[in-house]
Amino acid sequence: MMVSVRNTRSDVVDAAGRLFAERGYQGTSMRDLGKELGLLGSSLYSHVDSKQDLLVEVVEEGARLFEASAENAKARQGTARDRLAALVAGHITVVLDNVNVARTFLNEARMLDAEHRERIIQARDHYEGVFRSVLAEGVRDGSFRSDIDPKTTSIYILSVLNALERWYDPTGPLGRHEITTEVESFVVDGIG
Amino acid sequence: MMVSVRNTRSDVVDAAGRLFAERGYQGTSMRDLGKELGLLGSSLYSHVDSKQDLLVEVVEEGARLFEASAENAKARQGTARDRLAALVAGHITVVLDNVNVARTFLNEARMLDAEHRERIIQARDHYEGVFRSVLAEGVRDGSFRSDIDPKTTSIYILSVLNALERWYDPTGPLGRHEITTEVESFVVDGIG
DNA sequence: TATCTGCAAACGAACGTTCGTTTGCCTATC
DNA sequence: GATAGGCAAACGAACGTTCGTTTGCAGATA
Repeated sequence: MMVSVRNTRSDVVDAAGRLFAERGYQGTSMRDLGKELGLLGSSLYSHVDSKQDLLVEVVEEGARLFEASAENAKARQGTARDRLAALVAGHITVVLDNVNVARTFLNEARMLDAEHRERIIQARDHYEGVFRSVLAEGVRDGSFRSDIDPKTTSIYILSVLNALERWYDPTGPLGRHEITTEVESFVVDGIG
Repeated sequence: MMVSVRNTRSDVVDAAGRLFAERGYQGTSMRDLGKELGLLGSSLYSHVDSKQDLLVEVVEEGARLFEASAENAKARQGTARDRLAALVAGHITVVLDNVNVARTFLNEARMLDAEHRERIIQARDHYEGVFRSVLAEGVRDGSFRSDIDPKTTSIYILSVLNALERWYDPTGPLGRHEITTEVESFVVDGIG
């Protein structure tokens, strides 16, 4: 039988995330987005006030997901090294379970108007701050080498994690668990 | 005295790289680009056949720069470790000396039409292949740990290098030499 | 049960604006 | 006097958005 021909606001936001991730915010027209849902572009305004609103909604969902993952990792018992492992695993889970939202969060946030963009930058800084403080803690408790700089190192780690979205193929031979432990090993042990 | 009020084709390509890097290809209009040079948008067509042409030119220059750097590193004497260091240093030099071209190459290449995009993807694959073979060589000669996977490891290293453009501040306290050795140390020695 | 009311979803046409691009002309420079 | 660079005006298409209207279902009323 036929189910739910009508679209809900959340359907629109989902489709927006998908198209923003694939073609970029500026590369997606309201008519494109309508077509994706079997609608006219104008019909979207029954669900949403503006195109910008859709971007805000998708990007802020991304921010919430990463933030939740960081809070979860912070609460983890054990050494700093365990908490770093939780941060890495959590980040990978967020990206792989929400590719479109994560992609849009990472690549399209700069298209936000100044006000919302500022908020997202703060959220990102806070998220990075969690990595930094776990690294600093690890230097103190001997989990990590004492000559690393938590500030730049957190950027390096996030660089590897954020790039996942650009190359990782979920249908490929590399499973979630493998990639997670491999990234952890690269970060912690290096290659030499 | 007044020098060269007239604009050359290369001026147009340079300005295009600047704006494509700042606002993205789709976020840059021919009128924007004209204004950047003190021209009308339509006047650009005295120098160029289409907007797409400008993107092709900028992106392909980026490809050439990275390719040249890789060739240079490959010819380097010494161990695989030395060649990896040369790859890293070369990449950083290319990015910092040609921020706009590198940014456009990294972020806007997907806006190319299918044909040109294919060529760029091949160039990227070839460039990554150089990293991969140096890593494989280093595994054989004992420069690097024997349990690393050259394929994914080359991606991790390039992830860190390509992200530089997003956060590195050339006016900040971190100089070229410092950042280069720091990245090498992160990659080779890890943090733990 | 049959009818009425209200509302959210979608339509289709049009708005004003911006887009990439074309055209024809003017004016320096060689 | 040829040529190249630039201007001014215009092109058709696409953009985000608004508008008045239609549709189909849900719940209340009779």
